[in-house]
Amino acid sequence: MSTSERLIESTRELLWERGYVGTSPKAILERADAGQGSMYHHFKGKPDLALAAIRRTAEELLATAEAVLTGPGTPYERIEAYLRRERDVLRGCPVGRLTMDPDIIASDELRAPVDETLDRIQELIAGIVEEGKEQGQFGPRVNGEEIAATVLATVQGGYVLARASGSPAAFDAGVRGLLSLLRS
Amino acid sequence: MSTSERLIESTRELLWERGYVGTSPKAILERADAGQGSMYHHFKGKPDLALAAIRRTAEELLATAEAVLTGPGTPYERIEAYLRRERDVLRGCPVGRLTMDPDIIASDELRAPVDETLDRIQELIAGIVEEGKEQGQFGPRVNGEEIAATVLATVQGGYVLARASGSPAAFDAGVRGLLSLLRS
DNA sequence: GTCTATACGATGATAGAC
DNA sequence: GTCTATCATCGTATAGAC
Repeated sequence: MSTSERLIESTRELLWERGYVGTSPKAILERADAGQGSMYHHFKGKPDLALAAIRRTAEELLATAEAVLTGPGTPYERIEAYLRRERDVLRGCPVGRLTMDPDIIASDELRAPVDETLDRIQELIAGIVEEGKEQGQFGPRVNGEEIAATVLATVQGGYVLARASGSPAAFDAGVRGLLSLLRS
Repeated sequence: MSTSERLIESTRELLWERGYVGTSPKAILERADAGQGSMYHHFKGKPDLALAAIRRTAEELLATAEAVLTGPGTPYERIEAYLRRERDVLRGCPVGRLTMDPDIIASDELRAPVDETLDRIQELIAGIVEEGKEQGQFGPRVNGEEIAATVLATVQGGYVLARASGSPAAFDAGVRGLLSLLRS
């Protein structure tokens, strides 16, 4: 792997583990086994490197979500597959966690990939819910966009509950609760 | 207000705005208009002061939630009141946001108030759901603890979606979606 | 492309005067 | 109780040699 690649990958890991504010160039360089000069040769600085890392993480997350949501099965089954897909729950969402970072929120450029990714997933889910409505699988009075927001929020909030308690149980409980409501 | 009080209040504000990692003693002292000596006289250091601040914020949040959840109305209405209660959505949850802070999660002492608060609110909601089941307001097949986790997760995740998009709209959409499911 | 040297403010804390 | 040194280390970046 090239030095530039190692820098991006190390940054992705650290952003996931410690967030933007908690990630220093020094820590990135150590993990990537690179020197100061390399980083400032390939990137303009910490924000520039972080942007590259965030973009890649966002793309990867969207691809994973798309794969599950556009897979086989009824609308309910596809949403269930999304909710139950394998996750490293205690690590949290590598994209969603960035929204708690003040420096990310303060920068439109750094926030953009986060916003776009979550928005795109929400649209996908909304479409699936509308599909399910037409098929009579969901009640006619539910709103696709709203349910999509609920589904996404349950996942993002599930990470919060799990990390608070130090156990994935709360995440799973939230998902089961939502699925029980979607079924009834 | 005493110096010690000002230190705690300033820390609470900064923890909410910037998290634990993003909050420096210097920033606290400036906001509290206090000197270095004062802080280290009243508290053992940054973690000790943060613990005092987090405990107070956690207590306050629990009191607010309890007030709404034990208020008047049917079970559904009380959960609706909790979900729709006035919030400064874009600021996020002062307690939940701490779960994204690596140093909070790494310390059982700092994490404890966060865990206990969310857990207590979840128990309250779970009891209300069970009450609603007995009254036939909710289907007999829903589980109180699971629905409580879903409610809490929708709120916590709603903050994430709102901050990602820079608008409270997604939070409100998630809440409306959940309420529509609870009604049907 | 990568390395070392250098810079300067911030971080988190201690010591001792008042 | 509060203030002002003082400290070692970290954070972020630039300059210039190789």
